[in-house]
Amino acid sequence: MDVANLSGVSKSTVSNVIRGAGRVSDATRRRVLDSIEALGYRPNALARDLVRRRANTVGVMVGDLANTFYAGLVKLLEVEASDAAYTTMVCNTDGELALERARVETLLERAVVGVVLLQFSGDRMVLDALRGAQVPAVVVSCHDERVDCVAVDDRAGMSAAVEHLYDLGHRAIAHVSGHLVEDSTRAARAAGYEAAMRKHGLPPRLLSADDWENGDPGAVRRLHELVSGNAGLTAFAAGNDVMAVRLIDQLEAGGLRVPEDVSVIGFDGIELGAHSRIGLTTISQPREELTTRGLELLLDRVRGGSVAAPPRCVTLEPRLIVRHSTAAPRA
Amino acid sequence: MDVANLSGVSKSTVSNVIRGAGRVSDATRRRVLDSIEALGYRPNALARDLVRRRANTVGVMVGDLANTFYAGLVKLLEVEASDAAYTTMVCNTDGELALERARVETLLERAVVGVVLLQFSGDRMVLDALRGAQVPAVVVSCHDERVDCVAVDDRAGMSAAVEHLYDLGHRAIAHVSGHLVEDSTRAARAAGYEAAMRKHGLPPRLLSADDWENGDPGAVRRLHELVSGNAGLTAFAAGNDVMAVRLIDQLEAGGLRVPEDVSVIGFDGIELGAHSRIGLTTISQPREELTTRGLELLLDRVRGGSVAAPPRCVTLEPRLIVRHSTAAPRA
DNA sequence: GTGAAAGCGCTAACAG
DNA sequence: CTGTTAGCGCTTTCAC
Repeated sequence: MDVANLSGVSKSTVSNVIRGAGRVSDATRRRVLDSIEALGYRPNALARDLVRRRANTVGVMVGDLANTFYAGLVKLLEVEASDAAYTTMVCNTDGELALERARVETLLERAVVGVVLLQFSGDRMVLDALRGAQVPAVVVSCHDERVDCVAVDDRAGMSAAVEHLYDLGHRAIAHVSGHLVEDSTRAARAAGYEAAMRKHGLPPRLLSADDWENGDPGAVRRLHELVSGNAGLTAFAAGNDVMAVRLIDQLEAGGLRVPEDVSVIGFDGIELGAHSRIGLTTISQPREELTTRGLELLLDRVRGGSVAAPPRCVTLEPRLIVRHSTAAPRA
Repeated sequence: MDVANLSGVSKSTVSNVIRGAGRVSDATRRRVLDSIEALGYRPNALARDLVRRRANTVGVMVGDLANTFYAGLVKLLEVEASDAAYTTMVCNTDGELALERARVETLLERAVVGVVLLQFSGDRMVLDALRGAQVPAVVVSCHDERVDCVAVDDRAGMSAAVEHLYDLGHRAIAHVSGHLVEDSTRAARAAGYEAAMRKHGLPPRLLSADDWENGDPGAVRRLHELVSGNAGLTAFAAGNDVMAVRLIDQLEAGGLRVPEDVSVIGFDGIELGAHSRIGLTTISQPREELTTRGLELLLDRVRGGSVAAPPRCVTLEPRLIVRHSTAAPRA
């Protein structure tokens, strides 16, 4: 350590002033600080982390960073983690299990202190790997009883969406979901939809968006058929905002107008939904609260070393935002 | 190393099989691999990186991860870097110089092999720090002669935007920019706008979007005034798509219709622009080519160790995508 | 208040 | 083909 020589002290003293640990006389500290400045010395985080046996980095696993809802969460996480003196390592899984496993492995090799799972597949091996390495994890924005998690009450949220539609006078309401929504979340939202439909004695109709997401040319026609044909659908409760927005696209491509001919409601509350041209009615999630509480749970375990304590679960309430993609059905 | 004991070989042999280096007999390799499997051994990347004196991680600096254009770039970078066996460390700078400097410092302490700068401020200190640490950098999506960079020809792109408007019959065309566009890019696009206007002998009009971005209640009125008042603007060439989309919002909030009353063209080619409700005419950037070429330049230096070689610059051509936010001005 | 010594878990020559 | 030997740059007791 060159700084040590220049300031005429030992490595340990330099280390002490850098870490603000131990007692160092003001005079010595000054000298060391000056040497650091003069030499443009930059501590080596790799060496520090090796001896500490952990990098102060938190891993963030996200299914699709291109989904603006998740990009927003990642950004918040990066900022908040950084405020807590942690760096962030973002991994995109593209919703593929193999990638998810590989990325977790990478994070573990790098000795992250903890990992935040956005859009977690629920895979057991991933959880076991984490637990085996004593690395705490928190699932944010979807539920999992095996780990700490903070999420919105998806079930209640989707029920509220249906109630909103019902109150408007809709009876033939379909639920649209697909691979864009992570499994457990999809199930919870579907359950919320079905419960609300059942409550009103209405038959549930579940649709998958995957065909038109893939650009299937017949999709537009089939969608139109669903509305104008025997099914006579008058409203769609989509699994998330991205799907809702694309659904509107497809519907209008088929000559249907939203909300005049058919209503659409989303879930998440992405910014774009607020655009006047879109005006998406939606069930909004409190993003900042999700990330703040999530990081809180994680860092709590990191600092407390209580990796083994039973999982805690924070459930937040989503909020209905009425805009102009929903209206009373035509007479 | 426990794996060494179990398989009855030395640490180095284990290291050799893991790295696939040196010659190891098949029998030995088998045994080692089995032990690794049995013990659930996971190599410690921190230790490896320490002795190699570099983490095989590339740093990515981004101004605003919530901007879908950049989120898309980051995702592509993460995937491509990962394919090349590098992990990614994403840093959000919020466009603040102090944060940018601090984040680069962090990346340097972690001994990243290189850094990709999206939305680079152009700050000299940042560049010096990088150069001083012998860490190569590449600027992606904006220009900087001091570093490797790959970007679209912003000047030509914006000129093309103006030409498109001109061909449609517009003469009173304003350029709208603001803090959402990073400095050097903003300058290049503004220059392209001015050049095209001058070419046709038209007076340039530069507007800042910052007032209505901040939710200034008077902005809508002022905007309306610009169109219906003496200025008589009939078209806006926005600095990027996000601004264009918000501009449409503001315009319509003031009772103006796009494109009937006024035309708007964007820049970037974000996905949302393709939505039928938005239909934004824009100058599109080839995202995948930006990231692929950018990473190529970076890894080239990383592998070649040619940190000092003169900067290379790749300029890509943007492409006009005509949708329905532009039309001929009213008679 | 400060220093000496012993590693963290791995790689990279260099011997054998 | 495999083992031995030095560290990488830092933290952390434990003496002084």
